[in-house]
Amino acid sequence: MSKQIQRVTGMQDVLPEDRRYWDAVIAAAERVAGRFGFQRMELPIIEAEELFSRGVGEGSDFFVQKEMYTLTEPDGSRITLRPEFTAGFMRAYIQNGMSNWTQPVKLYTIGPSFRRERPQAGRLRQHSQFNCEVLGEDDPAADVEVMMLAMSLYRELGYTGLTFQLNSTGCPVCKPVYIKALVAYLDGYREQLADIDKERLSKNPLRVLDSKEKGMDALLAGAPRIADHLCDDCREHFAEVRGLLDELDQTYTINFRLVRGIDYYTKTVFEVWQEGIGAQAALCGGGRYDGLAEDIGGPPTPGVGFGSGVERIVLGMKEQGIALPPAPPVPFYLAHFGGATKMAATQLAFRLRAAGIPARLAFSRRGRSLKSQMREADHLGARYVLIVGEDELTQGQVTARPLAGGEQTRVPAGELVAWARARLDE
RNA sequence: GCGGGUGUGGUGUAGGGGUUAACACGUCUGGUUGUGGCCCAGAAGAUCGUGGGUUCAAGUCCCACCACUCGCCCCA
Repeated sequence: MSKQIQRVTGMQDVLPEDRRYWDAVIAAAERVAGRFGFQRMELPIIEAEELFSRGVGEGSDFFVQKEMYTLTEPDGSRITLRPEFTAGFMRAYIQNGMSNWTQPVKLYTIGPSFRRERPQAGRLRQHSQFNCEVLGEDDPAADVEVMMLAMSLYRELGYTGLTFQLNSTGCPVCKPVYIKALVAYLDGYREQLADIDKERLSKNPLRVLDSKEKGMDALLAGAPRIADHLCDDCREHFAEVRGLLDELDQTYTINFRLVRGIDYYTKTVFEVWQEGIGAQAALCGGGRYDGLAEDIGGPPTPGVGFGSGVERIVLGMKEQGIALPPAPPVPFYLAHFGGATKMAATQLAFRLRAAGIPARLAFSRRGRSLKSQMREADHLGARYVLIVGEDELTQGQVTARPLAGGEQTRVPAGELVAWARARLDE
């Protein structure tokens, strides 16, 4: 037991039963993204460490060292398992000269990313994410498009009762001014702050806004709000985003405590929340990052997007009691008695498969009772058991027994494929 | 990195110092010659997370470690 090799901490096996949820999520994501005119692409799972360490800016070195999977190559270069997608998209946009394409470029991808943190509900070290980005566009309509894409996905999957959290995080012009005002306010209450919040106050003041310490709700209710400190450009942008959402009848909650600590985030930030999937209620998080391209050594390029974890969407679906379409049944099960009948059954199974018809063949080295084969077929949920016995063999036939009930019939072996195809869409 | 909870067949549990570790579900086989589900009978499957300690005796008590889990930190 103890010597068995076990799953690495924070990794997950997704068993077939659960994987069906993934199918549903991924299929819906592709449908919706396609409908919105986004194209799928693949990004490498490994990128240069600098892509992430530079991209996240200073003041965030802590998690860069502690929470990324980074390896050193023999030549000394350092490579990292991607902890997010946005930086990779921006890198790809720049490197592939996408700024010369018709703008904006609308892309999405689905795949794994990695973070070395203590696992908890809906937060594993490897998780899969659906990620959409609009690159090369600063129109607030792009922000809204991305938001509506996320909401459309959840609606399509059958979600109800989600709350849409919206805020603006300002830009390099107005954000620093706001931070000053916030710090000035919080300084006045320094003695009331928990140790952790005092630390945040000096390291990354915006984070105090989403403090979970008790008493903070009341204290922060009186704090200065970013919305009152936005520069003209950001204020107009935010107003247009809200106006478009109103126009679309998309309800939202302005959440002045919704923040992004990283510098390259500008203007729009949003999350979609759902109760009951653990401490992390966010189904997706996104926003605008007009400063990112320059951070990673590219020309100024606006962008907006969001990421949504597949595992968390699945958790949420279960939480909401969203049912999946039933698993596809095994339509045909080939039973036999060994020897020549096994040869014939094998032959028929492959003939069915070659014709695109799913068929399951009974296995056994020494021959098995029909009973046990029937039982297996039943457990598999097979619709028909096709019995190939001595009798059938000599007459060039197959016995077709419907498991759901009904008469058992004989089918000439030569007509089996046509017969099976006809049963398939009953 | 920090804190809480939990570790007994595949799954869910019982057993709280006394020797063959129990039950349910699941799996497999059989219930006459070639027919599933229900029922019946039987079988396989657990060194009780690991290591140490206390004791004549340890799933049972003690310690440590590990894993899982929930949360904190952090959140790209």
